[in-house]
Amino acid sequence: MTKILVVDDDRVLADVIAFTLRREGYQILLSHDGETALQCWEQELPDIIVLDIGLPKIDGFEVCRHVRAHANTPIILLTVRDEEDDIIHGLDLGADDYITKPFSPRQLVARVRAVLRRASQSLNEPWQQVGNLRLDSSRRELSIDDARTFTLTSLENRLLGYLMLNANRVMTIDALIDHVWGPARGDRDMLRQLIHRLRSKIEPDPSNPIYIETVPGLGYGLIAEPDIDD
Amino acid sequence: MTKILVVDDDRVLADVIAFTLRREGYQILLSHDGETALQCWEQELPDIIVLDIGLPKIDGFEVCRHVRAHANTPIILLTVRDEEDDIIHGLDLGADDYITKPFSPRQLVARVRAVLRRASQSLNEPWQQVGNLRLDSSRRELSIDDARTFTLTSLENRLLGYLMLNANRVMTIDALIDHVWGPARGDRDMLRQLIHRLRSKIEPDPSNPIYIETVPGLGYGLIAEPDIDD
DNA sequence: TCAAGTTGTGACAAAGCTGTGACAGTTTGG
DNA sequence: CCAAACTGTCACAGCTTTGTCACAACTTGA
Repeated sequence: MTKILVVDDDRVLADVIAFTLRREGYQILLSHDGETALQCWEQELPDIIVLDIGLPKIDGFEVCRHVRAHANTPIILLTVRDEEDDIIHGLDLGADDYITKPFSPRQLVARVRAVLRRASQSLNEPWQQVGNLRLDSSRRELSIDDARTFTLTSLENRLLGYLMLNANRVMTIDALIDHVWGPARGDRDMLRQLIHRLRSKIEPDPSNPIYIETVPGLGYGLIAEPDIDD
Repeated sequence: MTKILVVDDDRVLADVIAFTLRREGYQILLSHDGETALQCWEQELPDIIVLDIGLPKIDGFEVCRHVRAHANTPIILLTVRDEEDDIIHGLDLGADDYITKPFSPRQLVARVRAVLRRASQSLNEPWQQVGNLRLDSSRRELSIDDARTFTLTSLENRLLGYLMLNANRVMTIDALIDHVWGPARGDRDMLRQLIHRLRSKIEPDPSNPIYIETVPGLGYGLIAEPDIDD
C-alpha cells in the first residue's frame, strides 16, 4: 500500500489531510515538526511526503534539502498563497509540486496522484508522448508528428525528458540544472547553452520557439500543444 | 476535430456510446478489447479515451497503466456501480474521471466535455480568478476575459496577486510595499511607479483605471467587477 | 488663499537576464 | 589513433526590468 508522510505543525490541518488521504486508501504517517518528520522518513521510507513549509525548529526547506540529499522521495509542499519566493525556493530545492493553502480535498488528492504518477513514470518505460512530440529516451530519439526525427545528445535527452514529464509546467532554472547535471554541478550558462542547442535542433524557428518557452527570471517549460502561428 | 477512442467489449453499449458522442460532433474510434485499443491509441493518438474496465485479455487497468506510462491522454473509466475499489485503483493509475454504469447519454457527454476542458487547461493550474481577471502566478500571466493575455514582471505579478487576494478591499500603501518588496525595502516612489506600469499594461484606458482604484491618502484596491463606463 | 503633501507621468540609467556565436577541451565511435 | 561529436566556457549585443528623479496637477487643511 502506498505510504504518505504528512508533516504539518497545524494539528487540525494535518488531521484533515490525513483523513482525506486515508479515505482514498493511502496509509498515513503523521509528524508535526521537522525533526520527527526526518526520523519517520528514515525509518518508514514513505512513497511520498506532503510537507508544510512553516515548521518549528527544522523548517520545511531543511527537511526537503535533507531528504533530497539522500533519496528521490517525491515531495509536495504546502505554502501560503502569495508567498511566491517560498514556492520558487522549494522547487529549487527539488520539491516536485506545491499546493497553496487553503486547498480543497479534491485538489490535494489530485496532486498526490499526479506526483505519484510522474514519479513512477519517470522510471520504467522507454518512450513518452506529449502533444506531437515523441521521445524515445533509450535511443535518444525525438520524433515530431511521426515525420521528422532527431538524434539527441545525452544531456539534451535528459533535459527534454524532464520537460516532457512536466509538460505545461514551468520548471525553475535550478530544478532543471539539478535534474540534468545532478546536484551542485552545472550552472546557468550551461543550461542556457543546452536550451539553445536543443532549440536549434528541434524548433522549426529556433528564435521563435513553440515547444520550449522561456519564463524570464523563473525558468523554462514545455508547451504540450503549441499554436502554429506563434 | 476531437478524436475519442471508445473501448468496450459490449458491442451494443459501445455502439450506443459511439452514437451519442458522434452526435455531438466528435470523431469516434472503436475497440472491443485491450490489445487493439492500445494499438489504436498509439497510431491515432486520440484526444481522450472512454475505457471500460472489464475487458477480455488485457483489462482496462492495464490499458490505463500503459497509456499513462507514455502520455497524458485523458481517460474516463466505465465501471459498474458499487465497485469503489475499482474506481480508486483506476484513479491511482491516472484515470481522470469515471462513470458508473448504467449512465445516461447526457452524463457521458457532460463528463467528456468536463475532462477535455480540464485537460486543455492543463489540469490543476493554480491560478486565481477575480471578476474577469485570471492570474497564473507560476507563469506570471494575466488573462482578461479569457481573451487578451499579458505577461507580467515579477514585481507586477506580486502586486497584482496581492491585490486580487484582497479584492474589493483597500490596501494601505505600506502594506503593499511590505508585500511586494519585503519589510523595510521599497518606498512610495517605487510603488507609485509600479502601479503606474501595471496600469498602463492592463488597463484599457490607463488614465481612467477600472481595475486598480486609487484611494487618496490610503492606498489602492482592486475592483472585482468594474463598470465599463467608469 | 496658500503651503505642504499626494498622485500621475515621462525620462533615464544601472543592473540583470537571455540568446547567440565562437572556441577549446573532452569524449565517443570507428 | 583519428575524426567527429559533445560539452564547458566566455564574451557580447539586445532587451527587459527596476530604481531614481523631476515636474505638473491635484487635494487638503489652516
